[in-house]
Amino acid sequence: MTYIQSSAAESPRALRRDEQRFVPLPFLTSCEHTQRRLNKEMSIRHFEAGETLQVRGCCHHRIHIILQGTATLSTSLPDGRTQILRLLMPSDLIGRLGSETTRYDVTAISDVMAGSISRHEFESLLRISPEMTRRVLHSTLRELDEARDWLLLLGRKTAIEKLASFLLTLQRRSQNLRPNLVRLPLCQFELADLLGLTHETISRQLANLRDQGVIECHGPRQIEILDIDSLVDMSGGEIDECDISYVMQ
Amino acid sequence: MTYIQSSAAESPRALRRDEQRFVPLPFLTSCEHTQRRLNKEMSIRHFEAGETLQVRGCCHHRIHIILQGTATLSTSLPDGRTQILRLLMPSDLIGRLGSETTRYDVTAISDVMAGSISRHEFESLLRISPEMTRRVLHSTLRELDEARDWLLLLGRKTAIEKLASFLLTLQRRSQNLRPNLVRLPLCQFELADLLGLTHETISRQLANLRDQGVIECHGPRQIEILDIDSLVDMSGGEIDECDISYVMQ
DNA sequence: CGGAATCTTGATCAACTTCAAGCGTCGTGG
DNA sequence: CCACGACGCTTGAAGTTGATCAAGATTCCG
Repeated sequence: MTYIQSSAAESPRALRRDEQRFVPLPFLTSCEHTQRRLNKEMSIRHFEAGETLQVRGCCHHRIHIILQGTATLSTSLPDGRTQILRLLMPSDLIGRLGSETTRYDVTAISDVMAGSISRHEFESLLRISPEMTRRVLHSTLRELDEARDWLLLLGRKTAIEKLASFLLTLQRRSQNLRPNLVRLPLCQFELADLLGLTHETISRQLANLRDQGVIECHGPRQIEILDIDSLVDMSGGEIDECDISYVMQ
Repeated sequence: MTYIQSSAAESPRALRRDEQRFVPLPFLTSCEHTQRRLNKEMSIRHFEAGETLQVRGCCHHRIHIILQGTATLSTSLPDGRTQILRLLMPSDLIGRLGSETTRYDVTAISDVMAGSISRHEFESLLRISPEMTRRVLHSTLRELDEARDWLLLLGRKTAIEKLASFLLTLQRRSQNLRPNLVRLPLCQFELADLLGLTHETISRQLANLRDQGVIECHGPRQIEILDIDSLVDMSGGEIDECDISYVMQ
């Protein structure tokens, strides 16, 4: 992983002092030339929580790479029902390679720092660097797997199974000191839009888990998993994180 | 598009005589060398309707490219609930690039003819040919868009909206002489697994559409769309086929 | 013709939504 | 510093959708 220096002039908001200086920059290749060009062309942008990074159906000219913070990728029906398609985390790409127009909405749900680069620039880098193309292909394939796992969750799981599955995903993903202490990156409204439920159902099922002693809530967003085995049972069968060996490098 | 000749010795089953001779072979590049090697390494295989092409969680060594026929990509929970993730049609890849193990099941729902090539061979072709890699990336991005559109359908649409949306997708995709005559590639059980419903609900909602005069059924699998505007209204807002301009060639 | 698979229809039921009201917390402005 | 409103969360009651269970009808094929 290579790093880019974030200049002090760009005044990151709500980012801790010691996090400001160096930012991991993904998709960099071993090729010096490509790397220099990516460094040169990419600028750092900051977005506040709640800010819109992308609106679907719009012409877009810049690709963003999340460096810090979380955003949602979402879409909705004309009557307002919305579905969150994915949480975007550091190293995720925002924008649609190969298309003039975006297809989904992107909204920051925490303060977000992102690398910004012109889409044409990024695409011409891909044309130059087969290695970078392979890396992007690779991460796209992983996103596709994730989306497909989510299809099973949305199409076939019950409310409690959806919630249990999601908590387990969070737990797996978090590299906390206390691995069973999970911080919800979303409020219950957003959680509902992610799991295809209503916020009332989310609240009730969380209470349900709490009453059964499976979780304990420390504040509205801090959840401690007390009984992970029960949670696994209630998730209706987890799709194991497949150990994808990275043959494609 | 380049073509490969299907040798008579391989005796395709249930494929019409005039379809047997030449098969479109996708992902071919303008590079002569790559093309020759792909031609050389790929063999033709036939699968009968109902046959399993891939089981999830298994080690896999061969990539298949569907040349004719339809298969389903699916996954299921331990208790048997299953979700069909996508219909696989000609030019779709079967297998997971970059991973030793498969993640989903693939089942033929009609007789299928597929090109078969060793995964390592295919991956080393990708390493050689940046153009081919870009094409695969491109089609993966499109699959990702499709999967995400399906997330909205499964998470937020009602039964009738799901069915209407699917019929419209079929209609859009079919290049029939009579564009409003749609052939269902699936039985109602499979349709249920695709739309996240039960087969009884499918049957009832089809009857519903029939009673309202929106569709007319000619046999169990032939559906004529009588009132496409109503169908669009009932679909709860279609995601427009975005006109992705192929900037990435 | 017989049997399996598929489709249809009805009755009942459960899960989840909808609607409604109330509570706690936080931030802002008087 | 307190009051107020916005927002997020909780809980209850009622309503709907779609699932489940069950029984037939139809089609398909050997």
